[in-house]
Amino acid sequence: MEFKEIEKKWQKKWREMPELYKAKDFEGNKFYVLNEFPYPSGSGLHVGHAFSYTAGDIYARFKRMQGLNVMFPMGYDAFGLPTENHAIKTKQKPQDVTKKNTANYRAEMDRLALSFDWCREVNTTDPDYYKWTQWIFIKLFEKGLAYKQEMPINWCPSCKIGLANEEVVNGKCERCGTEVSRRNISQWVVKITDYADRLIDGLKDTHFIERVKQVQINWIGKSEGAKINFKLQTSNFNIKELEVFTTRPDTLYGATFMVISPEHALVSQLVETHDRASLQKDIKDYVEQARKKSDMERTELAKDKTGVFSGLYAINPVTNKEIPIWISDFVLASYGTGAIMSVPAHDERDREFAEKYNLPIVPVYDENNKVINSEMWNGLSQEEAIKKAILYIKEKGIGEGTNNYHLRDWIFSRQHYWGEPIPMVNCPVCGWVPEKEENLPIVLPEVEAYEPTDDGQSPLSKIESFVNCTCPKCGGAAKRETDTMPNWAGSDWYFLRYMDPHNNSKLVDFDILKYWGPVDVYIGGDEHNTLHLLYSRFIYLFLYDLGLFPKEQPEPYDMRVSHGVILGPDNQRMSKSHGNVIVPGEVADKYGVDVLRMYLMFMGPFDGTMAWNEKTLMGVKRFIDRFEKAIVDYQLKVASDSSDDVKVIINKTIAGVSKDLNEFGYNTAIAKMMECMNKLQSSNFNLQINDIKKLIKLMAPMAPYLADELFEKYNEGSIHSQKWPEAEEKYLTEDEVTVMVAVNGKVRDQIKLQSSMINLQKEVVEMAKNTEKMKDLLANKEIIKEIYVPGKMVNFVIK
RNA sequence: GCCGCUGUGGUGAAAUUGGUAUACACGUAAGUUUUAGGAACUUAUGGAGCAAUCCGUGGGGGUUCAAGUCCCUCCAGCGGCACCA
Repeated sequence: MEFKEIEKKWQKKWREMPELYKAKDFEGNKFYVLNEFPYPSGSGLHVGHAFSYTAGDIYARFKRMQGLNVMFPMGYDAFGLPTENHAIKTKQKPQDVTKKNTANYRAEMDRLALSFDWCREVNTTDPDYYKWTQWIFIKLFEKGLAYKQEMPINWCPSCKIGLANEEVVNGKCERCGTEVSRRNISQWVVKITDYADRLIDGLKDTHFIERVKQVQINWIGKSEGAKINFKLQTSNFNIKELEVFTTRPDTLYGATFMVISPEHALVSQLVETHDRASLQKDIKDYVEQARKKSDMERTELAKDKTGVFSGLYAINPVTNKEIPIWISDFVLASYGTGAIMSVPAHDERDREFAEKYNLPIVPVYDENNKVINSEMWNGLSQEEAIKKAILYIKEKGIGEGTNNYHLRDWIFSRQHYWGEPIPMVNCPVCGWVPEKEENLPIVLPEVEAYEPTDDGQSPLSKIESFVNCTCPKCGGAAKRETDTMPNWAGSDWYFLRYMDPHNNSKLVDFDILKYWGPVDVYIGGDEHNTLHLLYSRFIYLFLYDLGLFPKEQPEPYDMRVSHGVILGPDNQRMSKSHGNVIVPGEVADKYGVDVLRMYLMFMGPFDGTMAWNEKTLMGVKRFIDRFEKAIVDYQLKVASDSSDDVKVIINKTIAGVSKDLNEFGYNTAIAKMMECMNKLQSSNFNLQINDIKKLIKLMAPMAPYLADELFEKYNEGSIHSQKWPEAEEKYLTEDEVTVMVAVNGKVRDQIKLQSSMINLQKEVVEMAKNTEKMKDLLANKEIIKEIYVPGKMVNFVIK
């Protein structure tokens, strides 16, 4: 049969077996395989999806055949800008666009024979789903982890819309390329920084690959140090002292000036009240300039430091000297306190600044790294001095040891239509009040126009019936929040909902989570190792702290695996503009799904970057054709008995393939199948029924259509519910082993011996010494040493 | 600059605890068959040499009977972060 008929036939049959891929709560040993769910775009599945999902599918099928109760679910992360824009452009409802796209995705995924349990499908745009996304937000608010704040956001003046950081590429709007500016908008912010330490420490409880752990740790960017207060020398301002963060409190004696960022609160007070007119103008100009600079310019101009003297002084708390306060944009308002103590002797940036503006430089370490010029700490090492310094500032009440993080709080508001409404109500009497739980979900109203508004407000703000509501607390007239949530909100916790997708009273049942959690393997792309994975872990930790989850499950994902990237045939990233896009559906049309799947897995190591190569694909196709023909031949002339040689080949293959599949070594697993078939075919063996079945089973996870087609003959039901073959230990070692014989580490000869002999060192060495070749080589030579590695090698060290 | 990763044939890549380097596949060459089509099959294929043999895992050094694998150092490439105090 043609592959197309085979595919059609089995798709139909599988559909008629609803139990085949079903994950059943509480039945046996569970295994949870998770692939990142897709954003259902209009262009359908791309090769990256096919690659990553096939990998997950093989793993799920493999574990299922090994007798585990596998959950392998799929859903859609469907809120977001692309759908909204497409809907606006084509004058459709985003709801309808989503429906169309998800239906298309589903059909394509079925064709790829992905063994998802569709009973557990979730969709982030489904009100029954986002009810719980909103519920999580309310919990965050109740615990003080969500607050509203005026914050500068990225504003695209052309699209007239606020952009998320990830929507800004090189300072420009991702969609239209217009330079992004800053705008202050009142926004919901989530305090992820409260969990910074937990997000680092929790990694210890996981088996993420090291690279992923590192990326997360770097992203959080923890620095240990101290906060220190410097008193201002004047008392003309509300602000009486400057607080700084430093990782080097031990260099306090070398702090000869201070620098504050142009956005610092002290600067605005200065501009208003400064008594020296000329200085005031300089400051105003400088602050104005800094504001105009985009983030990009600020970093591009990083090489050349600029600044202006504030006219103010602070007191160094240990030297009691007056030190000048400068204003410069090399100090970031968003990190630490927006103010630093400058130690030009021991910080490159401070030195650069000091040299440019002729500020004093006082070293506090000598060439042996011992403290100098620091009275009470002189002679100490850096480590000791830091300890002493922290104790000292605490004792004197001028500061304390503390940590700082790169991680910032999470801006949670989007001024778009196509997202989860934030379930908050602004009451003139009560302030911000969360919607009552029984009123959830706050459903996104279907409206005529989705276009963003001129003033940067969500289109929802124009819908009076949505905006006007009553306060859940006092019952008075109030206004609903019209911002929606970011994409991440729905994808933070979807893996929990798969476990219990139809629960109306809870996000997820405790006992069900206890059974299914944590996710055993999470397969995803490197691009999600920071934001998505971090946000998701944060939300899990937060819900865990609410006592909703079992104590023994402090982390949501046990293992994280990064899939690789597939480049176009030209070794470039696939993109429409390069014209190098490979569409998986077209490949499947041409060669069949099994060929596509196996080729994707054979291309290279699972996490590698690989270029599409049609020739290699042909090689895989050849193999699959050869495999099919071979099995059909074997089935026609079944052997009643088979040699140990055959048993050894097959059992070694079983052991090797099982091990490789378990470690995502798909490329080598396939190579082992090829090697096995090469060996069997070159010797013209006939196989027994059981061995034929085993071979088909080994192929089943990778080539599900062909495998079921070949297995149909036996009338035992689908191969995908069969038991994975076990390697028989006695066939894993051959009767005869080859031992290499080397002289001075160079292999010169080999001997064959019965495997029962491998531990008889004396005899083996004697044998090795007395082969024709070795006799020659060792004649008249003095053997200094004889080394025998059982079953592998004999090495003679001679003079 | 900092952190992480990777350097193996013409190409994609394999190599338990250090123990036959280049499995598997592509490409190439010769042959078989003659197929209307992306062909199929067989054999060969790291380099040098007639050969014995020698040389070969980015460069240099080291540990070891033995190094692709461990240590030091340098070089190149990839990814992430980046004026983070």
